Amino acid sequence: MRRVLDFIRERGLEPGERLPAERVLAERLGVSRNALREALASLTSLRAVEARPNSGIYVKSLGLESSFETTVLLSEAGAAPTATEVAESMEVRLPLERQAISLACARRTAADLTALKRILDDTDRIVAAGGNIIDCDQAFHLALAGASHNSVLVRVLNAFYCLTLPRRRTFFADPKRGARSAADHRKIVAAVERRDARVGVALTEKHLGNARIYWGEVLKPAPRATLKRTPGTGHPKPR
Amino acid sequence: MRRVLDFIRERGLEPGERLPAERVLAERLGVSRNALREALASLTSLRAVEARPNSGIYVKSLGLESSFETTVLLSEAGAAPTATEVAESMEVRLPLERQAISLACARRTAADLTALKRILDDTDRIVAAGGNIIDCDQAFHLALAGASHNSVLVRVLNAFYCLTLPRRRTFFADPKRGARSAADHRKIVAAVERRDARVGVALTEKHLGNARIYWGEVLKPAPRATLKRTPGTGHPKPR
DNA sequence: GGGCCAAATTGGTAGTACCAGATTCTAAAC
DNA sequence: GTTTAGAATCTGGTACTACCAATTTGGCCC
Repeated sequence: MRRVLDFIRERGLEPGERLPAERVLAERLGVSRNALREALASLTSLRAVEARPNSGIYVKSLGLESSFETTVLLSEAGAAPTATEVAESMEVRLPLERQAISLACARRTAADLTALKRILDDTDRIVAAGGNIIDCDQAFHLALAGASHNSVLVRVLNAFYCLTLPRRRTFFADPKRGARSAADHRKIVAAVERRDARVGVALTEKHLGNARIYWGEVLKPAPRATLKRTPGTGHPKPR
Repeated sequence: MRRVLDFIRERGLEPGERLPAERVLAERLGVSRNALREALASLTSLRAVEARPNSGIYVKSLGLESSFETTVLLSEAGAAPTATEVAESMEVRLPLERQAISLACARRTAADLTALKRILDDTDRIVAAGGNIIDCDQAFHLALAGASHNSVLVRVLNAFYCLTLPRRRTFFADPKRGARSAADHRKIVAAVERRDARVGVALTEKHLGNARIYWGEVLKPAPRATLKRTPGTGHPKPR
């Protein structure tokens, strides 16, 4: 899966171009055709490539058409997101998190609240024991988004969470960070309990600001990448 | 791919449950193990299932953990999105589109503008000829989002666009609708040219409002589905 | 009852064969 | 020489078999 994307990148294949026939590509990558087809099935479902029977497999614009999940998968495979990707993700997450916390304040049920509080308690227990709170952190974000009672929002936000999950794991290896995060979470839950969207949004923005600072330290700043405008994709293409 | 999801639904498999061994499931679905594994590869990349070697394949929470792209794929496979999914998508799209148009007004280059205008001209040509502007419509949305110069934003918004693509195609079968849409697009481009984010956001909101009305007519209203809270997913689970 | 080894089961991989549709090349017919 | 019919080839899509490595399961022996 990743090897195919690397192949596309190395070859500098542009959107619309055809990649070698399955049999050829499989041999070149040193894998069986089965394994290659599984990778291509994944890439197809992510709109990274498009298979046309009796013709070939064509790459799509990774920066425009492919799913954001492509980046998430690469991240899980160990490919650290670039500074550009992090900065861009922040710009997308911010309005989404604002929407999520607002809806959560408006729609949260008693059950949502007890679930969130139980996670907070579990977190405290782990913090006290000096453990890694990553699992609690994940559960918290899922439950908080879930309080918005919008499953689409939950799933989109979860994608962003998964993007940074590998980093979070090492981040929370330091119990001190876990304690600070747990404190933030408590404040947010309190705002949701009071249905105070104003404070909730403010806390969320501050939380994202911290993440931005962290990433700024981890990554060397890179110039904003201009979207490569590839002819043939930004335009109607009868085929 | 879809058949596997149907199997999960029919069997009422809950998150965390194991589904039959590949060899068994393949036979039960009447497909080869290869085809099944390709479907599972797609579902894995969408976080709908999780394969644990020497153990089995486990379903994840479709409503919480799985990627939004799962719904997009089902839509492309002919499964119309439910009224709930449409309503929820709107709540997510709204802040994203606002962000996109704002960024586009701030960052659009001369090249962005000429590309957008060229698409507008192509659209007019097709409208005059009484054709279906769907391809131009798609190109427009991609180019407009692209003017934000945030590829993550482009890709996330594109997912929402793909979700409704099958419906748009039939929607634009009526040239009159194409003409109205083209007029809206011209206004939006004008706002982007003037870098007028206020008007741009207002036009976008109105545009989304129209879409909401359309979907309201197409779909019978359904009660908001409460997120099914499945034990074991909203909580840390050591494994 | 405890410990140990063999058999069965699991997902992961490889290799082969065939199909159906499309293209391309060839050679025969005019 | 041009045209045309047909064969060879190439494409993705599907199926089937076989094997690997790790885990689980089962029963046997002590």
